[in-house]
Amino acid sequence: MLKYVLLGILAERPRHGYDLKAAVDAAFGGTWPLNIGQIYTTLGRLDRDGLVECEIVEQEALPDRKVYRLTAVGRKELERWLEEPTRLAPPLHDEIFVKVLVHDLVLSEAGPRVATITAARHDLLGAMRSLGARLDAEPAGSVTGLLLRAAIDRLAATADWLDDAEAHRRA
Amino acid sequence: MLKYVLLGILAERPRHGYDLKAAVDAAFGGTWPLNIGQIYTTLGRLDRDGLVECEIVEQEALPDRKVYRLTAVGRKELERWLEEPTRLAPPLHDEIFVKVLVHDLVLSEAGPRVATITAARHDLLGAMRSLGARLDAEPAGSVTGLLLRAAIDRLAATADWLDDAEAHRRA
DNA sequence: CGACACATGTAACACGTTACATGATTTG
DNA sequence: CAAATCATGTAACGTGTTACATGTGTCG
Repeated sequence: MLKYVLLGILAERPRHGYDLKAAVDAAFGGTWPLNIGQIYTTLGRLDRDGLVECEIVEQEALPDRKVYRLTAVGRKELERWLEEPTRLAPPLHDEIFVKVLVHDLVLSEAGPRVATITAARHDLLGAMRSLGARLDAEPAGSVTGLLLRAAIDRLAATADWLDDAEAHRRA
Repeated sequence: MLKYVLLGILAERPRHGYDLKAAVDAAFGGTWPLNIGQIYTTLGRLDRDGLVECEIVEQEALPDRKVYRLTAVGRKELERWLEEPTRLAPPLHDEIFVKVLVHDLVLSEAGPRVATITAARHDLLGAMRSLGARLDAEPAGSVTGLLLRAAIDRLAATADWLDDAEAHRRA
């Protein structure tokens, strides 16, 4: 997945790893927590597969940069992915959903003892506020803003669902 | 993740691989598309790590079953996971979100040519109907039903978001 | 006879993720 | 002086995912 994000960013213009990280952060509004190391591993795999190529740009003092750009193959692969039909309805792999469900499975034999799950619910408010702040900082009409709104809506939906789950548990 | 699902199901009672697959399908209402092979690989890793152990049950004619059960370590690990605080606000890794965003990045240089993305939108209706049918078949008040409702709501939210994205694109 | 349920697995790879290693420059 | 920013990477591991191989029993 990150693979295509990098290809997409590189389609705009060549960049080096450190720079790519900043671009990803900007594009996703900080929504995608990303260890810089992962950029380099992914970039290495893209290079290995011939989707990108790099040129070393020397700098005085600071370490050399390796500036990556798309190859023809890489551009083609990006196009292919963009036009490929997307699997909607991806499974609900979010840890919280799975945890509530598994919790229910285990409960049937272990007796009530929940609460720890919904304890974290408090964090939701904080997360929503911080995303809201980021959204405010975003220029109106940017796709990043669109994404931030989706993230916020999803958090709200998750909160509602946790309420349902809590109600269900009490029943 | 699947790891904990299996541990959760095995907490109820011992089962063999084929049976586990059926249990996962039931618990997730078919929401988690699962290759049977993955059950066996995961089970193998759990066994390797001492979280489960198995006993071979011979059968006449049909191949022998390997019935797995939780070990004490496995039960402890399951408890630990259930009580561990859950990371809410997982990143929006859904392919469709990423694709729309990347599409926008590429557009800025390649000119308009979208539509393929939203083409798949039609499938949403089908998916929602099929999930709805599954939900109807589910006994009221089951956690699986709760999960199915979440899945449906998420699909609806995605559909709305795609409308927003389409509107944004035209703007 | 063909399809499907039953039942098991392996090999191979892709991808995510992190902990670690290295080192210079700038800024408070 | 300490911390942050700039800049690169590797080793290792966990997990997801699939394609393939193997074979019997049952039902239409």
